[in-house]
Amino acid sequence: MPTDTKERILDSAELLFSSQGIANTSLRSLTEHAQVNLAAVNYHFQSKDALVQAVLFRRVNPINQRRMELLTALGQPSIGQILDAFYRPAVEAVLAGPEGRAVARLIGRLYSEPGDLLAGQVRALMADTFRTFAESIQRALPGVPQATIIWRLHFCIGIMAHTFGAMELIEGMARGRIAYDDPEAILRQMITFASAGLRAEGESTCAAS
Amino acid sequence: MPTDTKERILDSAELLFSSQGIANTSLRSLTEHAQVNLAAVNYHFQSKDALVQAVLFRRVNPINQRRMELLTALGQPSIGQILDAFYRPAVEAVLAGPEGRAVARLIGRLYSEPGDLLAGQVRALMADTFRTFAESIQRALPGVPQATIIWRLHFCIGIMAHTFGAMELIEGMARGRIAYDDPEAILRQMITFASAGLRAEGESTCAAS
DNA sequence: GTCTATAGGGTGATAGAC
DNA sequence: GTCTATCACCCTATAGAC
Repeated sequence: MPTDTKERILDSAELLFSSQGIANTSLRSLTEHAQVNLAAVNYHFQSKDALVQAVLFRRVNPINQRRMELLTALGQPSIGQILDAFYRPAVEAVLAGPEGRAVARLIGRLYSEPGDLLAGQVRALMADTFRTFAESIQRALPGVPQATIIWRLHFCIGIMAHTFGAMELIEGMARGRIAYDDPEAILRQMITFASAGLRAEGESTCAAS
Repeated sequence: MPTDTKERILDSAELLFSSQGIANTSLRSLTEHAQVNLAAVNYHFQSKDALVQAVLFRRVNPINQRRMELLTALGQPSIGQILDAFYRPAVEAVLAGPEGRAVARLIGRLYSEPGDLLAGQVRALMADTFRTFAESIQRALPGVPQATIIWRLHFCIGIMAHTFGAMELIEGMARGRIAYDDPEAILRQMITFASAGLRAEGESTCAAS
């Protein structure tokens, strides 16, 4: 339960933006949901765009910081360890509390949200993390061309973004055969798949690791 | 250059929905772009929601039909062949003509667009294709549990959705080191990565295919 | 810091002439 | 089939009282 106005606005914005989309969420419905006055949004944040940015930063910055901590704590990491450092902070943020689903959708839609304004923000938000992890993977896989590393790291991000952004669709299509109730199991599925993908040989035959 | 009103509306809707988002695109800006009268949208389609559905179906149904054709043409397909049948029709739709980017973003955002209305449509649109490909992969990988197959097929979709939905972001972050100018090369990257991921062993060690 | 009130404009949908 | 005109409503942002 949030206490002050600013936090209540952020929490409601996160929930509504992620479930209905940003453009579909009016400041009126937002302030009604947060039980604050309409003008409070424009007082605490300057505009709706700035509010979007604040919602994003609050969740994604700590995740990226944790990713860096985990990665630098490893000396000469394996591919599996690098992926664990990348995925785990995000999966755990999704775990934490009942607002997890909203955070998941927020992260899941981060990369493909339309609009030039947001695209620039996301790029700035992710650039450092992306570069650091790309370099780490390159060191672990010295034989793989740089362009291939870049494509494959984007594929790893795509796996996560889709797992987080299409939860309802995935659950619905699975008809109970898979579920989101065990985050550690999902993490394991993601790492196993992405790990093999990153280490793939060009002609998709199997070689010694 | 489209000739009749209905097609002009669909083309403009595809372009604007995919570049600005659905909620952010007003029927007024749409009809202005299409050079048709505002009332024409409600005459040819009944509502904005129905227009969204029409835009989706026009592009995705032929792709899914082609996927089925390619898959059934293969007898006992390998994982690489199954993935080619799944990815190629979508990648080639992105290739065809200058509207390719709009189609790509449309497909890329399909799975994570907010709103219950759309989610149900997407599920209905993809259910048959998903089930058929899941069964085909299961036959090619008899030792892998069903739940794992389902997760991994979703990961394969995530790879494609992110590659199509985050083009600007990916190009921007790559700073020229990768590009979208060679669709066959992208297809190869996707298939190589996803193929290794699908065939991964639980403990991410390497086994004979 | 938080409120009310309102400015100024955009929205999807439709009725009815041609 | 295509137009104009319009309805009824929602939107963000801000000025100014408390």
